[in-house]
This record gives sequence, C-alpha cells and structure tokens, in this order.
Amino acid sequence: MSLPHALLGLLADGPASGYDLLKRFDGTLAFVWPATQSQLYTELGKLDRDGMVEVAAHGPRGRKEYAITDAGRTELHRWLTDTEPERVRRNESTLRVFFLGSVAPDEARAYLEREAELAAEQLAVFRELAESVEWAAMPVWVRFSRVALEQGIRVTEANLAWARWAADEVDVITG
Amino acid sequence: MSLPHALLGLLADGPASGYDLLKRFDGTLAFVWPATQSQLYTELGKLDRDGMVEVAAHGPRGRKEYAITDAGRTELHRWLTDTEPERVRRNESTLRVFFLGSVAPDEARAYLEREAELAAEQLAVFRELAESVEWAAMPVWVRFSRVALEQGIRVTEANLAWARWAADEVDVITG
DNA sequence: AGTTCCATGTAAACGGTTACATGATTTT
DNA sequence: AAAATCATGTAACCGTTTACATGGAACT
Repeated sequence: MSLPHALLGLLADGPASGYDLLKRFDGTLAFVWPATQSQLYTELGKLDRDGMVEVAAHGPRGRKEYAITDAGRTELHRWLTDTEPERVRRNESTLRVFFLGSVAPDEARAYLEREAELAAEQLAVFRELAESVEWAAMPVWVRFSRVALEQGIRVTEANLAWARWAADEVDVITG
Repeated sequence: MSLPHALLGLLADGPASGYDLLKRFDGTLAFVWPATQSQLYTELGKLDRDGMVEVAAHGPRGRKEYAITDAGRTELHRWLTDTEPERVRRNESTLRVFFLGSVAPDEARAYLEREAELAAEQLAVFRELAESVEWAAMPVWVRFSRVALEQGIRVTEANLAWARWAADEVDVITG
C-alpha cells in the first residue's frame, strides 16, 4: 500500500493536480511503482477525506490542485523513518527460470538470450537518462531520483551479465 | 497471473499435494513469487476444473495428489515460449529513495545504510545456499533453480554496492 | 491424553487493472 | 470546425491477503 505515500511524496515538493501527478508518475516512479489514472484519482479522494491533502485551488476544466497538509507531511515522515518497506519482489522473468527444464535446451537458451537483449535495451535507456540531465543543478528531490536511477543502472548491469552467463549455462546443464 | 503456471511448473516434475506444493513454494519460489496456502488451494481447484491437472491419488487425511495433464504440459510450454513475462517490478525500497529529500540527511543516510545491511544479510543467505548443495548431482529442474539463485546473488551484490554508494551520496547532495 | 503435524477448504476485504463515461479548453 | 489536450470521475473484475474453520493421523 505505497501509493498514498508516493502521492504524498510528490506533493511534498509542491501542489499539483491529479493530472500533473499522473504525468510525473509515468516518467520516473512507474519503473518501481506503476499507477493508473483511475487509481490515482481514487487515492487522492481518500487522502483528501483523511486530511492528508487538501484542495488548494480550483482551475479551469474542473482542475483541482492538491496540496499536502501538515498531517500529510507527518505521515510521509513516519512512513519513511518508522516503517519497513515490503521487500518481496515479484519477478515473473525469474520465476520462469525455475521451469526452463520443462522446455527444450534451445528454447531455454532463447528465453535467456531475450532476457539479455531486453536488459541491454533497458540499460541503454537508463544510461541515456543519466547523461541527458545536469543533475548537479537540480533541486534536491531530483538529485535523489538520480540515486534511484543509479540503482536501476547497477541492477540492470548485473542482470545483463547474469542473463548472458545463464544462456551459456543451459548447455552445461543439459549437456 | 503467474501462479497457475508456477503450479504447473512444479507439477511437471512429479505429482504432489497442495500441502507439498506449498512447502516447495516457501523454500525457493517465494523469493520471486510468494503465494499463500489459501490462494494455492483455490488455484489447484481451478486448474482441476480447467483440465490442466487431475487428482491422481487420494491419501490419508483427505490428501489429494495432483498430477499435471497433457493439456497442462502444453499450457506450461506455451507460457514459457510464446508469452512475455510481465516486466514491471514493484519495488517499495527504491520508491522510497525518490522521497529521501523529504527527511533529514541523517535519516536518509540511516535508511540507505539499513538497505545495505539487509542486502548483506540477504547475500549471505544466498551464498550459503549456493554452497550447501551439490548442484551437479541434482536433477535438471534443481540445477535451473541454481541459475535463478545466481541471479539473486548477482543482483543483491549490485544492490549492496549501490546502497553503500548511495549512503555516501546523501552528503554530496545535502552537503 | 495432549501436542504437533498433515491437510483442505471458505469468506471478507483490499489493491490494482481495465473499461467506460463525460466534458471543457486549447491548438491547428 | 476538427483534433488534441486537459481534466475528472465511476463500475466491474481479478488476483492477493488475512482470517476463519475443520478434522484426521502421528508422535510423545
């Protein structure tokens, strides 16, 4: 149940509408916590009822600009310092690896080679992003998103190296 | 919706009861795809109704031993070769990194240091597992679980190195 | 006789996804 | 005038989690 806190986290940096938040989600947070438009508006309504955010301004086309409240800031702080993140990572790609013995060796190898290919593409996207921004000039919250991006880069590098190794390992296992 | 296929994957290696499958889940697959007892029994019922598995034997205490059917094997193969895994990885630990600018520098550093500590513990568990089994003597499906474990090791190593770097980076950012 | 383990199931609630629905404003 | 963009909301469905419920068999 991280979505409400993710929204509080974004609003901590300044007021925004549901529409604004959706766009900010799609760019960065979606890599680690996707959210749909539907979910987002529903959650903003709940946060409003709970006093975590408030409608600070009404704009054209029914636009509602939300601002975080003191209670919301307190809750965000509590979440970040007093609670433990859920560490289970559902990973369908890796789940499949357990069952690669059920298919022919060349099919298993093909699967792992495709994983390697996709990891390489992902890595290129991350690296491009890392190089296309002048992070040092950015506000603090953007610089922390660079820290998160660095994790994406390092983990994807490890994943790429693993997938290449694993593709070769198929021959070792199936002899 | 990987659970049914995970069950088919386990049953492809031999018949088992819901209880057996639950234990095998908890040991290994749970790292990448956790499932509860409740969910597992419900899903086995569905797979049975859909003709993917069948009750091969009845044991004591109402034990039902399920076996994969030909239709189930076909579906497992289709899943592994003709469909793409869902690649979105929800990751609450990393989500929080985006918002570390909302807390004091020492709180941000504490968060990342704890991440490093946990990664180190996780890594020790994985390495112990890797060294405590004679993989070469094991059946094919077990040797593929060693391949999955290798991913856990490599990704956790990358994560550990990242978390240590990130903890230092807090001072650079908030300097 | 009591405890532990084996073994299966149902029901309620929750979070997330997909689909539907509407309409105002701005740009071309 | 038409198309694109801004903007919000609801409803149905599905997968997952938590809690409840039951009882037989083996071990001490």
